Amino acid sequence: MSDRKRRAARPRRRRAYHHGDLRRALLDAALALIARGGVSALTLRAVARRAGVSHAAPAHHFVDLLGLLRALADESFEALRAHMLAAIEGAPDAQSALRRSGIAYVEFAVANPARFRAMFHPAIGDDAKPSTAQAAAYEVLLAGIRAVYGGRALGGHEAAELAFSAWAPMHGLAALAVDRQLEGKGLATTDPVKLAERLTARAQDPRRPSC
Amino acid sequence: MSDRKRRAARPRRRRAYHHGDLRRALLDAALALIARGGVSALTLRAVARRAGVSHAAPAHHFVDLLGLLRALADESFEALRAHMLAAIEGAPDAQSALRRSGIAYVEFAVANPARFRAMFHPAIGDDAKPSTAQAAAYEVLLAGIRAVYGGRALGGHEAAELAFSAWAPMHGLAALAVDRQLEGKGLATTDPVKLAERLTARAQDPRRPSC
DNA sequence: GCCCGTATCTTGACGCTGTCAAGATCGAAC
DNA sequence: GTTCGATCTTGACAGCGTCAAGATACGGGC
Repeated sequence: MSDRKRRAARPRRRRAYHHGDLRRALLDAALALIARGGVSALTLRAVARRAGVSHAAPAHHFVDLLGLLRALADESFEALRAHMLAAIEGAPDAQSALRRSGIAYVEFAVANPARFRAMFHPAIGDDAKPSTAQAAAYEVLLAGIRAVYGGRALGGHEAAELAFSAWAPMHGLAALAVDRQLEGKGLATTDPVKLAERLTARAQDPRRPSC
Repeated sequence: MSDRKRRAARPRRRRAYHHGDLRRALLDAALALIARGGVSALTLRAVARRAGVSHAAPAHHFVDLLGLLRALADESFEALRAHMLAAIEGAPDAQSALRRSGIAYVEFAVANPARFRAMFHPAIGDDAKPSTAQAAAYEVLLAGIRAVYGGRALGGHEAAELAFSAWAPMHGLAALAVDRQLEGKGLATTDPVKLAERLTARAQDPRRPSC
């Protein structure tokens, strides 16, 4: 782990007893596995098979199946953060930047349903403290909120509550979409991104209906 | 299944080769198991042990582990529907009835996190069509929406979209709460029900801030 | 140049799981 | 009273996570 760079620099020799960057290879294998079969297809032994190593090798890098899941969630939170930041780029104002980040949130979930599920997997939530990657992603949202309300001074609690009032609808839409709850409900479109756009549009619209 | 009534009427004999109402006993065992250890603790063998039958007995009632999960989800959707209907009872008007049903939704999720997770488990969502219990619960929401907009004629698509714009925030809040995402985020209160009340209050309030 | 400690990976074993096939037992219908 | 279907048990199999022990490779110290 500390010597990853050293190892990676060395030319890849196949059939090596020492892999070179097995941790990375295992993570890639895990991503491929959950993309194909969902989180329930994530198996230490399957990951090992796919990476071409013995069944106990992954334990040396992730300790546990939970450890692997954690690493996967971490990486996904970083990817989500990057996707949201990219979406914000070039927004005309703070309000639409916040809106774009919300839509990007749903986009990410729909494009990577298994990763999204891994990120909010019960076993992950049971961890004592959220990972730094997770906190960093939340910070993007908080910054967006503060930018919108830039004029007024926001108490910390107030900012957090506003953040959740923006997060909850997008997370709900993403979760419902990922769990296939949009289908067969009489919607004109079941495209979650379109729905996210309309949901956030209504929030921006000064003459919104009511709910 | 078709003869449950007949069986249940017969006095409970212990030590019977035929259990009497094993399906019910297995469901209760399953509920106890997920309440204690989450959905991941749900095991056909553990359920059988808890009900005092052989390890293969559950398969005769639920076919699969997935079948057991489906039955659990179904029962939970019915329980959710009942809880929402009870919350609506005696509401002064349609708008506050809708609001109460949303708060009840979050209440149910927080009170029964494992059941909530079972209801939206990936394997359940992959089913071709939603169960009737699930559809019935959704119908409560739809009826609430139609009552609020009772004056205007609502297109089917329109009603569904309004339903989702009410469902998404509540589902998001419930999911975030159940997955322990409210903690450590700087909120004044991490009580999901209180947050639901404030979120829905803002929606009702004519002079809402913005987002 | 060699050796040794440590990180890395393999092998083998254990108990747990879901699932299947085959057999035993019960209830009821005939 | 017999037979038949529903219900439950027993036994087996492969796959799983995890642990302990051993094999291998790499780099630093000499």
